[in-house]
Amino acid sequence: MSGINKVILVGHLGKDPEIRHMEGGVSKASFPLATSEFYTKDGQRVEQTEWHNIVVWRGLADIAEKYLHKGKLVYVEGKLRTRSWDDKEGNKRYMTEVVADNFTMLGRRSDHENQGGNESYGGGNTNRGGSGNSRDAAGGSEGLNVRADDNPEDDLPF
Amino acid sequence: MSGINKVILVGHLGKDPEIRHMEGGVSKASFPLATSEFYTKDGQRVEQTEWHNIVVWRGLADIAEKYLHKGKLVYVEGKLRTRSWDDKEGNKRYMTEVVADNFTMLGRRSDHENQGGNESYGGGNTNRGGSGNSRDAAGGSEGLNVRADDNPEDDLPF
Amino acid sequence: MSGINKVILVGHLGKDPEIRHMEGGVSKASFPLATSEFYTKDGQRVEQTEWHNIVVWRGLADIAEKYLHKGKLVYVEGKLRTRSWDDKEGNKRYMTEVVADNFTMLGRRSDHENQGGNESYGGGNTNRGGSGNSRDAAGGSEGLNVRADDNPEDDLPF
Amino acid sequence: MSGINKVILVGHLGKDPEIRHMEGGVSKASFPLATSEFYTKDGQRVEQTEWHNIVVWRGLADIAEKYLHKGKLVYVEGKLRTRSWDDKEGNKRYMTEVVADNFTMLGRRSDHENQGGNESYGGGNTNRGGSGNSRDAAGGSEGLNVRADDNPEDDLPF
DNA sequence: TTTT
DNA sequence: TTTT
Repeated sequence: MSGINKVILVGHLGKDPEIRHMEGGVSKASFPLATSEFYTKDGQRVEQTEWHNIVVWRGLADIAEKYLHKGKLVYVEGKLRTRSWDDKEGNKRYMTEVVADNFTMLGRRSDHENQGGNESYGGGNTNRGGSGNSRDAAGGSEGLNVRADDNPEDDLPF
Repeated sequence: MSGINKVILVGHLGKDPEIRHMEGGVSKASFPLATSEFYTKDGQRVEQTEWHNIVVWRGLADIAEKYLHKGKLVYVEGKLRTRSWDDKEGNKRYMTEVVADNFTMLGRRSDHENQGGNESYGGGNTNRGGSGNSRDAAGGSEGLNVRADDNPEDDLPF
Repeated sequence: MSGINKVILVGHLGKDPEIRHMEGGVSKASFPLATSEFYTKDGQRVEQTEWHNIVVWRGLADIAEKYLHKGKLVYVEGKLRTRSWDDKEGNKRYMTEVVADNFTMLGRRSDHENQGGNESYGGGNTNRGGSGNSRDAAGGSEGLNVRADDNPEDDLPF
Repeated sequence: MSGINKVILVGHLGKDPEIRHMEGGVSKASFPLATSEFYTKDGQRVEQTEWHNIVVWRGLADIAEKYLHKGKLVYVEGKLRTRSWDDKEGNKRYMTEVVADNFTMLGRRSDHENQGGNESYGGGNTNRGGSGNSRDAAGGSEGLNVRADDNPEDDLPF
């Protein structure tokens, strides 16, 4: 039976996304994301940071490369994927990633606006969400929300 | 700034989905979904049921009509949408719905298999999720998982 | 069978929380929260804002009153609850709320620090989350994360 | 700033939970959970299963040991936690787990009822959720929903 | 190692 | 109006 495998994170990028162009022209971006919590132990405030490996494919990868930068606050939604391989000592190694299918920039507009210049984000998106005037995913000059399933043609909101 | 508006439900359908074909050929399905919790009060087990109005658009609506039936257990993911209007007494009225963009049937296969007959679900889905062999959303004879953004052509997994 | 009824929102408060002290000494805070999305229609960027009624009970209500203010960006996790009543015209009226059991302030520290002065948040929280040094929920001078289930005594992190 | 680190899974246990009693009397249960998706490739239905390491602490661990068994369908909510260590070859090794703070049994009652006998689950839970008659988490003879934050005394719903 |  |  089908199951559910969903991850929701809000955190800051530890580095700029690193992009790779795979065979077949598929793009893959990856970056570390930190989620911190604070608790109090013996009267001291303690921060505990968890690091996540985020992976983004295809059109989303290109958007990630362009708009997500080190230090930015971002909401990420995706699924867990654990890869395994045998290392040269013959040990089974595991690496768990969050394959993002949706992300949204949070924080001040000035934190994530298009440094390069123009602001004409938002392209020829077609309406898919409802009765003629709603939409599921959108990109704008403040708040950038993009999804893995979006069709490259009408998706790249820029 | 963009925000996040996400609802995750697991519950049973109170009725079969009701489908309407809107102007423009858009389909809309709607059904009530019950989520129950149990707690103990004064030594008695008490059930508290919450009812949700679920709305599904377009291709997903057709899938909902075909596969979701009264009593079935389903995972629903969507967003809150509150509509308002003035009633004939001039009062502002509100109605909150969950606009689903993804659902998955849970429970036994016998609970949700295609009563009508053939099992040849799973169509010409193209790969969109990754490096050539993963996929985000899938439909199959057990476990039906569908999404609002899917392209009707490669989406209807049947 | 038990179900799941979960709401996840990230948005801005439309007003300061309004607090009420119920019979029995229970506190209840409520406030409107806006989640916006942007989409492009006919070449124009359009914002669509959804308003949610957030309700917070008990110790969390007091924290909400103290730290959440109009305009602040907040992550809210909770459940849907629809109340109904008959209005004076005899119509059935419905009102859907999000009963929060967890919230976290997002955004700049300067956006939500204790204006009054001291920073001695984080009180006698006991460790509940793990092997002796982790915690599920925490409050701090940046990033305030609180939960409904927390015991008032060790919960009010201030 | 505080972040969000949330995982939501629905899947089947691959094994019975394994329980360990740590120093200090803290219990820890762990088990593998499978989440499957189906997609169609070259006309063939393909199943892709992801395995997750679930960890449960304290009172929840004892409940998990008692009620969660191999093959059962369960909803799990928790957070990601990656542990690292150096192996004997001096390589950095990583292991990512989902630390559950909430789970709910799904599926038929017959799938998860108390095989041993009595049904007197539901204990002296106190009301914590609201205005005097609601509750956030509950356990019952059908539908078992438990949370990490619950006080052991009123939590063990059995 | 689950489930269908 | 569901489910157990």
